[in-house]
Amino acid sequence: MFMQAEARRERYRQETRSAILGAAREIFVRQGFEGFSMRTLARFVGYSPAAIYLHFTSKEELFDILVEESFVHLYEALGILLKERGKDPVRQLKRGLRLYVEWGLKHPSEYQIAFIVRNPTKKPYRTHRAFDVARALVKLCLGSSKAERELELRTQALWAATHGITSLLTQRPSFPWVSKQRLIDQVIDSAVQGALGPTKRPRSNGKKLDGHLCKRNSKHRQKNPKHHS
Amino acid sequence: MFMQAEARRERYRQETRSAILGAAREIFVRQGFEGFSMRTLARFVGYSPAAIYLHFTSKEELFDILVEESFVHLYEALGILLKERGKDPVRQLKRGLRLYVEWGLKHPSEYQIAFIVRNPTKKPYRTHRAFDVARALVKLCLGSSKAERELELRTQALWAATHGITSLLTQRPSFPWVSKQRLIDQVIDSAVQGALGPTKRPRSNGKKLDGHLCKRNSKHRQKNPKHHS
DNA sequence: TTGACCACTGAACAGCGTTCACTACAGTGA
DNA sequence: TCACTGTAGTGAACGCTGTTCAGTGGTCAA
Repeated sequence: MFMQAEARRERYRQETRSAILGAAREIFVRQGFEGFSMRTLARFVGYSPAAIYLHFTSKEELFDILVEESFVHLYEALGILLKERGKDPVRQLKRGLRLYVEWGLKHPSEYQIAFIVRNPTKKPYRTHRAFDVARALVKLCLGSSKAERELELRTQALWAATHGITSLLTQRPSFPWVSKQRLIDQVIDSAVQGALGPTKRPRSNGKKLDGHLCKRNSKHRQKNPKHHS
Repeated sequence: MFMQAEARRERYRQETRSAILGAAREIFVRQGFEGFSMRTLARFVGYSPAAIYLHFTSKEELFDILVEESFVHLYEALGILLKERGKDPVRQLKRGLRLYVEWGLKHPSEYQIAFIVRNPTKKPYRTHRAFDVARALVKLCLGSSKAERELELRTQALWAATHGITSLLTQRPSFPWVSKQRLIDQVIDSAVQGALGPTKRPRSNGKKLDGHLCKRNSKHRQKNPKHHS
């Protein structure tokens, strides 16, 4: 008779909380990111706008939870990939990247929020888990011969290309794409081939570089390169 | 004494118009896309909010003009590239793509609006001019041997990868990028190499395909490929 | 029965994009 | 010089947004 009431209250709280989240997701899917507002959400679940704030501190927090929830499935799908050891790692890497793109196409609003709309100063979503899987797969492909920094560079480049096609396909569905699937393949194949290719030296500033990565590289850009190799 | 007044009025109109545009651009650069509002703009130029609407029909139209204006410089820079005939076309293509990325990094707010924030149902910006340059450069690299469709596919893939790195670098400047310049090079080099490489067949559905492009490809995706080559 | 706790609400605040009736003024023709 | 016209610009409003907060009604323990 003592904890029972509290437990019931807590259960009820969780229920309304997830009801709100569910409604938010539905509005989200139907109306897109732009068509979403705290007030329409409140109307949808039959509460006053203020009631939402008993469960979520802000619209932003609600978005975060929604997006993180959606990301979980991506992690899981990618995680399975990583565990299938026997297979060709290059094939696995490509499969992983395709999974990523397809996930983005399936959850355009979440993808938009996670990578695009969100204020970049805020803490990023836990995309790094997916990124970790990608890095691990790249390492599997390249062996341990490459330096960590080189591995990181290649993984980031892979991500960039994959994000590019995902972003364009979700944001501009009406563009006259030649063939979405062929395009995805083309982008991924090129990126993977490039990522697994030979190490290139940073573009020269006209001065000889030693074998290490050029630390000045990101600051001093060549403006008028005089000497080409 | 007749046209003079009207001409003066018109000149004055143009002046305030471009003053508003200038102020908008400044707010834009300083506060970013999110920090911009018609009311702050009005305050900035010393007018009432309503006055802005004597020159621009909506916030959206104002954005459009701003973005188009910014794009002009990109067109021009790319156009010059195309006219420099004697040079190595592959080198020119890479230079063009780098110009694109650098333009995006220099105008992050405009890039954000053009490719990201904007409602995709609305008419797109005249990015296609830049896209045309890219296609022409790809054609120059590949010769006339390839089919138009194949050319288009490769150009779109190039764009996707280049957009990807531009988008990520502008939207997530605080991500621990290994080296922005090396990364840009890596993405562009991979994408160009892939774009200029041999034609690949669309991934098989397990059935034999003839030599033509698979038209069913974009609709029927393989879910559980049984036969691997 | 009293008192504490709780989910929830109505009203408000400040800001947004946009509209519209209105004013003040410059230029024109008589 | 005076009345008329066209126009740049305004103030106030509308309906929307995210968010806050004092207040209300109900459930439960003592």
